[in-house]
Amino acid sequence: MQTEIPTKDISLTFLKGMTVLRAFDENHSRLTLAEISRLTHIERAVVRRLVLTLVHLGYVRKEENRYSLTPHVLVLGGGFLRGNQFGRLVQPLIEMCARELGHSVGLAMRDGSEAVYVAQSSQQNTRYTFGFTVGSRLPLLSTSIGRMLLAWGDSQWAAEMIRTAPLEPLTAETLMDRDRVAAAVADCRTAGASVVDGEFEAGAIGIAVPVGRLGTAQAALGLSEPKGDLPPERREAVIEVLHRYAGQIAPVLG
Amino acid sequence: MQTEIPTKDISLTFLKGMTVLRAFDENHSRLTLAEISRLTHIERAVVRRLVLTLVHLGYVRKEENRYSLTPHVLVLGGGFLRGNQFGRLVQPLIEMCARELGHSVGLAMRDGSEAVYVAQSSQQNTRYTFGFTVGSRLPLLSTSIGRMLLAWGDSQWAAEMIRTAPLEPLTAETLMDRDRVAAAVADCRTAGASVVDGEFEAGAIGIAVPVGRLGTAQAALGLSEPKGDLPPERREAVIEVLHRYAGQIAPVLG
DNA sequence: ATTTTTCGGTGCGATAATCGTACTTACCGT
DNA sequence: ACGGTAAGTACGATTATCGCACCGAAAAAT
Repeated sequence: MQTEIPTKDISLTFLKGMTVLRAFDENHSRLTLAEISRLTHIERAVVRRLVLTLVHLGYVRKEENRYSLTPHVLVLGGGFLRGNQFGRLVQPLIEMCARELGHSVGLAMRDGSEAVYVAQSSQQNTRYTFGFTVGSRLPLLSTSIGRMLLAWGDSQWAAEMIRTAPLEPLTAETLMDRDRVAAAVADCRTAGASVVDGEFEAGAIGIAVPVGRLGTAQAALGLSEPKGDLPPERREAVIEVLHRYAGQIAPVLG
Repeated sequence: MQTEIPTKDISLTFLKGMTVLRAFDENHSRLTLAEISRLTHIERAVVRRLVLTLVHLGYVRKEENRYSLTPHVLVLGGGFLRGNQFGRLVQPLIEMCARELGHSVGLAMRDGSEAVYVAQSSQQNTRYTFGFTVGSRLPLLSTSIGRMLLAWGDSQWAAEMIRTAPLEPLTAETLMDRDRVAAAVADCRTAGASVVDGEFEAGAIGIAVPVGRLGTAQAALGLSEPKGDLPPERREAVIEVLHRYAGQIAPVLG
């Protein structure tokens, strides 16, 4: 806690509380107080108070001596989703798009140095599922949606992200040279679409298009399927459909 | 703030911070500091610090002098969804169920004195959409899903909820007598399914079935459609399909 | 144009909430 | 029985937090 954050404008206790809440993720869904303390580097006695506060508010449940999130945490995201008319306006468009394509499609927005899924629609004939949900995070540099966000978003931010965003060798094919990533992003910008082959998940192809105007786009619409389901000759048609729906989604997001 | 909460086990600052975060909902998506202060009954100077903390963490964005949620809040719910294998196991089942029925279906769990949507799948031929999203909340007493949760959940909790949960005249047909609600819940228990006609949204019928074992169920699977799309003779078939999928979802939720 | 209201930001002293340490109890597996 | 780990408790020190009051700016009303 020796990082100098001005206590004037920031509430340290609240900061720690949110850190505790974030300690619960896919790999850590059932935690003891001591585990949370280790994960967050916050004093155990303090963690206890913060967790009990979360229990009091209904965000966390205690079972035995482990704690886990309750569905109540979804309410927090619900404020965002309904405030932006996702349920009423965006979701139906995504559904129609998925139906027309016969593939699962997802809508993601930039979130710091990553992208986050904000809406998603599955199709039953999807061969295998990646397990993405609303709230899933994607790397900006190694996914089609991420690169599209970079290509169509604020260019200064994009340059910054290409320089600093997390970059891990997720597969053997992941582009690990940031200059080459920059080139790929530039290609996306000229093409108006992004195709990424096996860099995020081996054997999977991602296709994404921008949602919004060049230079200010905050979202991207895309899909991800096993290579065999997206042969090269199909991709143009897929992109065309995605573009059409992206055009309808853009005005809703403002 | 004169409600006596033991400061021993509860962090008041964190409590207030979460209250501020919750101030953003569908009706209040863009708020000024003063508005938040009024909504939460928290000192404006304090609200400012808490909101700035949220901005610092990326959950809230400032534009002009209004604040609004960012997609980052979805990450909080993502921890719950992926921790419980929703993306991989539950969502596909819901999709298949929706596909088989030709109706939008949703899965909800109990959350205090309400129910909260945890998964949802639309179908394009849905006549009109209710605008529900993951994180949407439903009253326990006036919806089919809510009553099913009461009927199949812990009976002591159910009795308590029937006595105290919010009860508002959402439509002209909403049952406003808690005793009659109790009777309706009892009917749901004997029937193993819940059908609610126009009590939540005028002209809409809700059908729900339990997910889990009698007495301990935490979730319910259901759908809601305009009356014309669910004529009485169809309902038995719908319930049968819902039951079948509920049986598959139950073991996943543990 | 002038007044009134509303809002955001700042400073500071008082207070009470928060923190951290240490001790105790309990549980588990060896 | 014994180490290891975890939860709960107590309490004194400190410091983060609170609340108020003030200021300037902007907006709304007159």
